[in-house]
Amino acid sequence: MTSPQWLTDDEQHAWRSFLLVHARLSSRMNRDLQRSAGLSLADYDVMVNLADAPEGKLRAFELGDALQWEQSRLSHHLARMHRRDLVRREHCPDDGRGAFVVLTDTGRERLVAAAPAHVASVRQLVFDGLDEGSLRALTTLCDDVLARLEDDAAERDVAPLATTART
Amino acid sequence: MTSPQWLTDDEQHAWRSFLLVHARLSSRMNRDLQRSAGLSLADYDVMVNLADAPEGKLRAFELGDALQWEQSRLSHHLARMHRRDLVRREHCPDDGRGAFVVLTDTGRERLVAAAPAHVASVRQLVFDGLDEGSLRALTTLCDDVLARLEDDAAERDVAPLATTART
DNA sequence: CAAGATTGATGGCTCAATCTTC
DNA sequence: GAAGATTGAGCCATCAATCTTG
Repeated sequence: MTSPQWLTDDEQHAWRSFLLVHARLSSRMNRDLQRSAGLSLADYDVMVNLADAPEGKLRAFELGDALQWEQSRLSHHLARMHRRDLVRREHCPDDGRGAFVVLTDTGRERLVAAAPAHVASVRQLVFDGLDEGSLRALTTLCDDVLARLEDDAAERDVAPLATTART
Repeated sequence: MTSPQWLTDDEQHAWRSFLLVHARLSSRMNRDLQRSAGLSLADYDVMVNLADAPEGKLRAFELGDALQWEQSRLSHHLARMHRRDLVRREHCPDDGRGAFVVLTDTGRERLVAAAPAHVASVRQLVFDGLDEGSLRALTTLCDDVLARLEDDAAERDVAPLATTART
């Protein structure tokens, strides 16, 4: 190995499997969705969030929060989806800065057509082979790592200030 | 919900957490590596594989197999890394079609400089908070899904032939 | 023809800069 | 000045087409 204190063999195996399973799953689902419905996974996620919204529309920043996307990424993506007539922008009367994002009729049709096969595929590849315990283990594990990421990010933001405060 | 037979709440939670933890981890590590060493995760993986190879060089297709990358992706990426003087292409005497990929001295230095912080970060964020059982559970789970992906892909390749053979 | 590899086009992501409205 | 959002540049991934050698 190249690095000083690398991972144990078991840890390395786990890490590689984790990265590989994500790469494989997302590339497989992207390809399937693309072929069957002409949508990317990202398109699909945007549309599901809009379809689930009360009026079928959301403020851009709400959509961004739900997807956990940066503003810029969302804006670029919506521009591309707009060109394909999947979503529409609507003026927001309450806030001159803001904009609503709305699913077009075409968009809704495409989503409805795409959903069953996609859900079936997630079911079959991931969850059908998972017992109750594994499901809980996976959730706990992911949420723990997410919590550690949050803590770490928070620490970075506060540390410089705290240091100056202490000196 | 939009779709006919969606996932249970627990499954949905697990699925979202899984996707989110990957997105967060890889974006975090990409940013850290980029800032501290001017490397992407992809660069890093390429270089680790080369550094671990017997002579510090690999045939392009061997590298592609190790990384599980498409030919085209690898070729584009190596072209970009070549421009930054991280890798070099070497003629292969045995096979006129083929090419060796070699880590440059610069490349090796950059890798050695980047590795400790990166490994520490994976350790701290992922594995330090993981007990033996969770580690095994994660590995098993990922490998199971990977096996299902393989089976499914194999089935698709064979099915059309089998169908024609049966008719 | 198959295997190894490259190329060009297109869509997608990130970063920094910008614009408008609060 | 901060929040909501957009833009342009540059890097990355995928697909289809291509080229060369076995």
